Amino acid sequence: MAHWLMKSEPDVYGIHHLRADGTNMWEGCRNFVVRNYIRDEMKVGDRALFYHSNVPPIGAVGVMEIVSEAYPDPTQFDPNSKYYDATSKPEKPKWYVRDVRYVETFPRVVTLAEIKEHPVLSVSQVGRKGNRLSVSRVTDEEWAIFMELGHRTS
DNA sequence: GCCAACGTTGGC
DNA sequence: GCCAACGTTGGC
Repeated sequence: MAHWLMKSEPDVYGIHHLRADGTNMWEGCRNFVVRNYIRDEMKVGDRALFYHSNVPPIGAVGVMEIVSEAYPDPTQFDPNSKYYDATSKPEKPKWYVRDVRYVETFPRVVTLAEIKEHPVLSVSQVGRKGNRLSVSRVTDEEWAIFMELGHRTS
């Protein structure tokens, strides 16, 4: 089973929204690397860190699970959506989504500052300087560290 | 609000 | 196919 980290701005869609919704579509990816992760590489049952970007405290705040196969992102065909893409045609969609299910909110945030200081997490995909991908890979080793830090109670 | 990083677009 | 210009992301 692979692991992922998925970014969202908490005032747009935060983990509290997913907790309330239970399951939701992860919409709006408009980057080809991320599209390929979502469409081709994720598997049902994979788990992902929910990461809050832009608004402090920035960092990994909880866990969700991938619960659907990839399907075309409906917002790309909706002229009223901010994610509308006039260059994408229904017979050949450019952008895909997965449904995700809420699993848990960490007792504490694993902050970006902590990620950058950590010998292992600092060289992870999300920890590297200049990484702007909204979805990134998390190795098994990194995942275990995130779980430990997110549940630390000392 | 600024700016570094980097993806995308479009001229050639 | 190259690359400059531009737009976006996201940390600070």
